Amino acid sequence: MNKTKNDTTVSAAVIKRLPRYFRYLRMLLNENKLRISSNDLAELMGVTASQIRQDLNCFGGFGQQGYGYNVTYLYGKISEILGVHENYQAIIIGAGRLGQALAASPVFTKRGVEVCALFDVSADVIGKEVDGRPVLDISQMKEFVKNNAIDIAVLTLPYEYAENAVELIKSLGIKGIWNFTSHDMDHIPGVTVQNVHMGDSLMMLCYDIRNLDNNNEV
Amino acid sequence: MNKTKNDTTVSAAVIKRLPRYFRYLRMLLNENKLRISSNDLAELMGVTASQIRQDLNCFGGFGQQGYGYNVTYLYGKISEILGVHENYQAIIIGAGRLGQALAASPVFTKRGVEVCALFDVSADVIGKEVDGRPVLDISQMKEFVKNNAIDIAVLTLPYEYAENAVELIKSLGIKGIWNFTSHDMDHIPGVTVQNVHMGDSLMMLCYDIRNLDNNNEV
DNA sequence: TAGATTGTTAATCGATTAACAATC
DNA sequence: TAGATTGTTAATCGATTAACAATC
Repeated sequence: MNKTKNDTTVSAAVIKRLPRYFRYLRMLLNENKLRISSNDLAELMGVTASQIRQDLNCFGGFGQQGYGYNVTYLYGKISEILGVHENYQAIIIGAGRLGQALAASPVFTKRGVEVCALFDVSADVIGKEVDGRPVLDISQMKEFVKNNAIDIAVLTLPYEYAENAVELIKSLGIKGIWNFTSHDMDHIPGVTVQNVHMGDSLMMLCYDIRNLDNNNEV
Repeated sequence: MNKTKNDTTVSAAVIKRLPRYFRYLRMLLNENKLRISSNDLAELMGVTASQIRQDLNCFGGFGQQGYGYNVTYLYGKISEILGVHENYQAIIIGAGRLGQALAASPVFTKRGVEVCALFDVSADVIGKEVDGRPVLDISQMKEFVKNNAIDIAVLTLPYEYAENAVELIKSLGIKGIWNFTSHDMDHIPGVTVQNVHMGDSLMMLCYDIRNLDNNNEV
């Protein structure tokens, strides 16, 4: 997996940095900056130019000696690597506040992912629309997924109910799970998972604040 | 910063893993498992026992030779390191869908952080309550923060409006920003920031799905 | 051409893992 | 005591940085 131009594996450390490059390149495009050197990009992002050149070279020679990088081209390449143009289709399982917030947020469209529908068990939300997407009964999910070639399931339901959802997801051939439940989901055969633990980020913030305090006290 | 028992710095790599230990230890407590060896915990978490022992030893000898780790004790220690018992007070700036979703989620209470209020500019939400917390007019923020010793500001507003909020935050002595806007906020003097980029996680999911595809095709 | 900046190799640094003595 | 398992040192591995030749 993760082949480069030379058919060697790209490390997870590099992959993890790609979305950040994607964001900064998009920003540059918005500012009509069409050319950038690894040095300038490094300063902008707070990393070393060496790292940027190394990272990009895992996938190919995207720059040009003496010139730097063409932002449009580079943005396109990184988008491609990250699958932005693959037009993945997603459903959201759990139409509570978080599920609805995600459905209405630009997080999907910005990355070329389309949210087709939300699913829930509660009569309170079934039949509603969220930002133009229908909220359907979970019992309709099987047929919906078959008819709509769904690639991604977003789990925004309490983790107690997630197990059933995962079984369904596996059986329907959905390829990726974006997991917002509070429990890690790893090693599901045939399905790739990204666990989002917002709480972890909050705890690191608390750690930093506490550390700030300690330093000030000393 | 980040001192150990020996007054040496703890690496960011270790700190980043602490919240995950916290989660797994809480899980063990819920299952009434009161004792665990580094080996068993390693298997549970999918890491090496060596790493666990090294990580924990950055902060002190939390285990006992021949016995392992007392889960209650270890959970308490890690909670302490992460500032769970510091009773930090938070406000949420931006009472849209995401702000409301966070206010109503257990992500704060599980980590001992209290959400005091939400702030917004829209008359549609000002005056409402979300899970018992008032939604106030942003113009009231200054006084509210002074009266309530707020430690953390959660930014769930469009990033175009975030700059003003950050100025206010700095001037009011708030120590930490939990940033959900789509732009990194770094190097704010006197304030520590955690940037949450959910989109980055979605992109890595897309990358993995695409890679899964490629492998299957070969 | 001369200047700039990449692509890439080599050197350094840090993080992870293995091993084992200490000790409960 | 014997067995188990930590705390900790030493060895390995990988990631980052520095340097520079290639080249636009």
